[in-house]
Amino acid sequence: MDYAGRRFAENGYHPTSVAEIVQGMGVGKGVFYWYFSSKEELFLEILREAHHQLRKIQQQAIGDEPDPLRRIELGIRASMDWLADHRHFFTLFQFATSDERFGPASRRAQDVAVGDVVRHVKEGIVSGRIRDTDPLSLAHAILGVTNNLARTFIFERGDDATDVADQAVAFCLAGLAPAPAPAAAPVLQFGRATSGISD
Amino acid sequence: MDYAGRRFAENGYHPTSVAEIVQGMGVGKGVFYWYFSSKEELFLEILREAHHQLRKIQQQAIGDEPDPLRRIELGIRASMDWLADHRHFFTLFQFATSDERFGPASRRAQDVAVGDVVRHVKEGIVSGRIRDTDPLSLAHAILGVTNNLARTFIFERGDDATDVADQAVAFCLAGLAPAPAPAAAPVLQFGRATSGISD
DNA sequence: CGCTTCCTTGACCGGCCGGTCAAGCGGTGC
DNA sequence: GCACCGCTTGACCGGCCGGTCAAGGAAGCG
Repeated sequence: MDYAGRRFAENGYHPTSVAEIVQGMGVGKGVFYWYFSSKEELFLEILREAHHQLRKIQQQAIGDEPDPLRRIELGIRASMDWLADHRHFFTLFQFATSDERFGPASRRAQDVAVGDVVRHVKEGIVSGRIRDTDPLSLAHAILGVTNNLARTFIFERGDDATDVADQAVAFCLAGLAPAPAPAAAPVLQFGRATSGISD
Repeated sequence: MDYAGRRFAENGYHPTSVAEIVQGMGVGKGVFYWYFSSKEELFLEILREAHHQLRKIQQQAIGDEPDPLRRIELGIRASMDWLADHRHFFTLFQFATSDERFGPASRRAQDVAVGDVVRHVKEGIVSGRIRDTDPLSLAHAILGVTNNLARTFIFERGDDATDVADQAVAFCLAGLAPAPAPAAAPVLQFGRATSGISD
C-alpha cells in the first residue's frame, strides 16, 4: 500500500495501472483483488490513512496546551514537519480534491481539520485574543496559508519545514489579531505567546 | 470551447470524452481535430484563456492605484468577483494543478500571479507598511488565503463574493501588518520593522 | 495420500477512448 | 457543367486498462 501510494503520487492516479502496481510489487493481479475490491478502494484507503496520520500528529503536538493561539501554532508546525517528511502526499491530496470520486472524502477530511481549528479560534475570540469575526472564515484562512506555503516551499522547492512554518505562523497569528489591539501589540515572538495578561 | 470548459468542469477531464464534447455541440469529431490538435491542447487553451482573463480583470481593478496595500485589496476583491462569476473554473484549476501534463502551465500561471503580488508587497515593505519578511512568502500566503476562502465559500457554498472578500482582505492586511494597527501605520519605524522588545 | 481451504497466478475479456481517414458536401471560379 | 478546395462527417482502429476466473500450488488434517 505504501508502494502503491508512492506510485500514485509520482505517476498520477489514472496513468498508474493496477497491472503496474502489482508487477512492481512482484505479485499477481489476483492477490490485489483479493485484498482490495477495486483500484478506487485502494486509493481511498491510502487517503484515509494519510489523513488519519496527519491529524494524529497534530493532536500529539498540541497535547494539552492551554493557550489556543499556541495550539494553532503547534498544529501548523506539526503539519509542516509531517508534510516535509511525506511530500508525496501533496500530489495525492491535490488529485483527490480535484477528482469527482475522491472529492467527498477529501472534503470530509478538510472539514474535520477545519473543525479542529475552529475550536481554538472560538476560544481565542472568547478570551479577546482573536478578532471577533466568523471563526469558520478564520480557520479556512489559516488552512489556506498553511497549505499554500507548504505546497510551494516544502513540496515544490524543498525548503526547510521550520522556516516555512515560521512564516506561516507569523502571518496567521498577525491575521488573527484584533484590529485595534490595546494590549497585545508588541509580542509577536514565535517561540512563546503572550501568557494571557491582556484581560 | 466554452461548452467544453463547462463539460470538463462538471464532469472531469478524463471522464469527458472527445466524442461526448462534439456530440454535445452537434458536430462531428473531424471538426474538432480540424481546430485542435488534441484533447490536451483544447484543455490548455481553455486554461490559458481563463488565467489570462483573471489577470486582466485584476489589472483593470487595480488601475493606477498608488497605495500598494490598497492594490492588494483591489486584486483580492476583483478575483473573488470574477471567481464567483466563473465558478466552474475552480474544478479546472484544481485538476490542472494536480495533473502531470497541466501542472507546469498551472504553476507558471501561479508564478505570474505571485510576481504581481510580490511587487506590491515589496513596495509596502519599503514604505514600512508591511512587515519586513520574505515577500515571496507573504505573496504566497495571500494567494493561499484568497484561493482557499474562494474555493470553500464561493465555490462550495455559493456565498456572496463581497462578504468573502471582506474576510480575506481583513485577514491578509492584518497578516501583512508590521506589528500594530493594520490600517493606520505611521512612519514611526525606520530601519527594522519590529519596534521595542524585538529581542 | 486424498481432500479441503486458502491464497496466488496471469491470460483474457469487454469496453472505452483518443485519434485517423476515406468519403462527402457545398460554395466559388471558370 | 465541372473542377477545386476548405470544411465536415462518423465509422473505424489500435491500444490500454480495470476487473474476472479457471487453473494451480501449498499448508493443514485425517
